[in-house]
This record gives sequence, C-alpha cells and structure tokens, in this order.
Amino acid sequence: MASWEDVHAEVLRRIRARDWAPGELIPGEEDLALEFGVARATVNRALRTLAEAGLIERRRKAGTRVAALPVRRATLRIPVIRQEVEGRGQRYAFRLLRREAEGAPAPVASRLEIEEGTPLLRLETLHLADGLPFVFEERWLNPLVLPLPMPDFHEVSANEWLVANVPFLRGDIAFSATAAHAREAEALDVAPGTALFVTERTTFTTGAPVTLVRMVHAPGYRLLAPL
Amino acid sequence: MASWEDVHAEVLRRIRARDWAPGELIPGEEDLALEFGVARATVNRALRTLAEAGLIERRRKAGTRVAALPVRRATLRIPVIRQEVEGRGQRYAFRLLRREAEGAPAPVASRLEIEEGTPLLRLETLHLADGLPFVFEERWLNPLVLPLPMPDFHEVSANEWLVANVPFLRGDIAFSATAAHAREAEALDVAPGTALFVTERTTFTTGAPVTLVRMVHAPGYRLLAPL
DNA sequence: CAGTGGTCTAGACCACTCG
DNA sequence: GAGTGGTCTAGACCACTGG
Repeated sequence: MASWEDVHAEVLRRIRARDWAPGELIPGEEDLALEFGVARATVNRALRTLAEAGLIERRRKAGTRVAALPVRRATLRIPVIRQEVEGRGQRYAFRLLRREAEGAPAPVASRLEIEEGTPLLRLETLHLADGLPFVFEERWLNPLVLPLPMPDFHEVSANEWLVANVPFLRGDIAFSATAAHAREAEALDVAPGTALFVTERTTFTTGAPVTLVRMVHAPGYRLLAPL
Repeated sequence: MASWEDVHAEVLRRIRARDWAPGELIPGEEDLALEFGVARATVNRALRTLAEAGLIERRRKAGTRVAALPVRRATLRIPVIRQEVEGRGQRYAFRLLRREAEGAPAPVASRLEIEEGTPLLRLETLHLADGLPFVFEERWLNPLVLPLPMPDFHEVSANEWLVANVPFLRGDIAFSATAAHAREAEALDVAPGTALFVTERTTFTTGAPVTLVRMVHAPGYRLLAPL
C-alpha cells in the first residue's frame, strides 16, 4: 500500500468519483504524502504521471488542479512497415518501383524547408502483405545527410534502413484522407478516386532535412490507439 | 551539469553518434551515475524517459540496449472540438441535427460489446468553424451510465459535456478514410464519394460502454503530431 | 516574498530474469 | 543465484510564480 501506482490509482479514483471536481484544487504533495504514508517523491511520481496524461494541471505555487476539460493524449506506436505487416501475421515483401535523382518540386521543397530544385533522391516503393498491396510509398531523400555506404534499396526498404541508420532530431507526422490519383490507384490496384488513408512524415537533423515520405494505405486501413 | 536532462541529452547524443550502436548493451545505471557524477536515481530518470520514447530497451538483469529498430511513439493531443476550432482562431458553433432513442444496430452493438437492440441514445451533431461545416458527428450514448441531470445537448455539445462529466476507464481511438455517403455529404456540403478523414472513438467505464462516436471531418483535414 | 512543485542525493530493499 | 533495473525514503535546495 505504498507504491506510486497505488497513489496514482487512488487519486484517479477520486477524480473519477468527483471527490475532486474538475477545476478544483487538490491537496499539495506534502499533505498527500502524509495522508498516504509515503514519501513526497512517491506522490510526485504519481502526480507527474497524471499530469503527463492530461488529467491534472500543475503549476508551482498555484498547486495542482483537476483538469476542467482534460485534453486526452493518445500515444501512437509507429513501427516500420515490415513489423506492422508481420504483427498481423502476414508475410511482408516490397518492390522498389522507382529510384532516381530529381530536383525538389515546390511543394516538397517547402515542406523540407529547402530551395526548389535542390537535388534529392526520389523513391517509390510498394509494400505488400501476403502478396497484396498494403502501402504505396513515395519518398524524397536528402542524399547529403545519408551515411555511406548507402544501399540501393532493392534489398532493404528505405523505410527500414533509415530508421536503423539515420537518427533525426525533430520531425512530424500527419494523417489525412485522399482520393487515389492515377499512379496510386494503379499501384494499389484500386479504382481512381477511392478514399485512402495517408500518412506523411518529415524528419530533420540539425538544420538539414532527412526525408519526406507520403504513404498511401490500401482501402480498409485503420490506425488504432488506446486512449 | 548534473540534471537528468543533461544525462538524457548526453545519452541521446551517444546513440545518435553511434558511440553506442543499435542493439548494443550500454553501461549500467551505477556506472553512468559514477561517470556523470550524479546519483543513480538521476540516471534512472533519464533512461526511463528514453525507454518511454522507444529509443532504448531495458530489462532487469539483462541491462539496457539501444533499440535496434526503434518503434517511434508519437503523442496525439485530442482536444474537444470547440477547443480545436478556437485554437485555429475560428469561431465555433454546433447544431444538433438529431436526437432520439434507438436500439443498437448490430455493428454498434458489437463495437460497444453489448446485445443488439439495447436501448441507446443516438445523436447527430454538425460542428461548424466560422459558420462552415467542420465535423459531422454521429454518436451512440449509453443512457445507463450518464449522470443526471443530463442536458438535452442543444446548449452544450455531447462532445464537451461527456469529456467534462463522464470519466471512463478505457477506450480506444481509430483513424481511417471513407468515401462520404449521402447523409455525411449533405451535412458537410460536399459531393457524395468525397474522400474524408474519420475519427472513431469508443469508451467504457467498468464493464459498461459509455459512447461510440464517429466523427467525419470536412475535406482538407489533417491530424498533425510531433515525432 | 513565500508557497508549491521540480529535482537531486545517498542509501536501501525489492523484483525480475538471465545464465 | 546473482546482477540489473525499479522503486522508496528522508532530507535538502532550487525555480518558478501567484498574491
């Protein structure tokens, strides 16, 4: 009866039971430590975890309050595609459809924060699950930041090689819906205009972009996260 | 030069610089504490944070390894729709389009883990940003778990009232793409078949379901998260 | 300027799991 | 069985910020 998880559970219970209402100030760490018979550090750990989950808000001097409108946080796990496919019990394979040097077109340059026309490596890859199209990937790579030797991406997918070999400092990921255009429709073997789920990622190292990738998923794809 | 964030930064640097390669065992907490001149608890905090981010893997007795294929974790912030709209600097409004008691159809019953035909409250809401359709929401509510007095959802949106008034134990959130069917197309004022981004959430308290909600976003919607 | 959370320390015991 | 991470404690100092 003295672990931070016990404290966490009890505080959570009181919030849910509305013993402590939304917006209300709850007792300080010192008081709770005394009440639960634990060290203050233990209470701190429990409350910090609750704050990270968005359920309470903490400010020095002002104390700790139950969040009025808790902003839920969901954590997405983003594995490499091979692991995602194998995790479903399916056989993974991929085909490199295209690989060529090309100057950055305007929309790509803008997203990667570089000049239009900067030399990039353009890859198109089709990922397969049990032999069926799973994801169509269109990728722009900055050759300047890639460690050598760089593979030709026929043996190892760019997706996996990058994750294992090119660290990045910052990046973002965006999800959206799109109507399949001709090339995507052909690759995924669906009718043009089909509604598809899209994942786009940009990553950067210090100052320089690493890659921009757009992954268009086969119909029926769902991205699921616990709340 | 002695905070857990310093240790965190230095370990991260070594991983990125490949001083410690993927899959490799790194020194134990005791050793690192000695090297950095801090207490073991400080090292522990730094390494625990890195493990939560998926960059290292820790096991008792086995030690700590650099993740071979780091499974990136992205944290999504999921605010209520009003906050999302206002956060864009737009004016929020909503219209309750439908509100009626109805038995759970099979797909809904299945997702909520209840019997088909169980009495539920069905709501349809259109959320507006600057007067334009933003999200079309179709919601199934379990009236049994709702605290009284229950509003009629004309003044307060179900979205917001639930977040503030009905705690839940577990739930999940899923994202996908869909082709707008007739009712969604009409509500959002788009052509039927338009590719739209969909968010679906289910939430449960102890044993009982709280709500199932499907939110169809207007075209162009992107869900963005830092990596 | 004083109260609250944020963090650090040194030491200890425990839990898990590899060999 | 022994080594490693997981956690707890008691005490201390610090940083931020509200009144």
